[in-house]
Amino acid sequence: MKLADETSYRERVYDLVRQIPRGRVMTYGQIADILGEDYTARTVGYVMHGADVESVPWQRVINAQGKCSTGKMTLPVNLQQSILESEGIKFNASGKCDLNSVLWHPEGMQPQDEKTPSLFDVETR
DNA sequence: AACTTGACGAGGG
DNA sequence: CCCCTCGCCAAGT
Repeated sequence: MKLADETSYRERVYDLVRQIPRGRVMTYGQIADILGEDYTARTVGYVMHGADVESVPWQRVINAQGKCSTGKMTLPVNLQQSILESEGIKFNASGKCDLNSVLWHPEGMQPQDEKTPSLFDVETR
């Protein structure tokens, strides 16, 4: 007898997403890179659309451009950004957030920017 | 079993 | 900065 594998292809993505703290986000490509092997940004996105909104903080996963990709498909256009803003993340007029400060990395993968180069490219477009 | 779709990403124009 | 093309791979038809 086999119930759903908690370690199925999809579950590995959900499990990682569940670890993202409030006020932080991860990108699809980053998740794919961490899980490695057969994961790509595209498949992670595909898996995410089937996520259980009750148990997975789906809103904390955005695209590499710092914007919310959820638009008019399964969810209201501005819902994701609204939730993230209520968690303390700031978005500029073009709908982008500062990935340099809100992007979260799993333990042991903190990139060290000793120079902290790029600050904002917050151009109000 | 083949073809199409999709919460993406990087590169080029 | 906007638009297009290609690569990527699981799932649905």
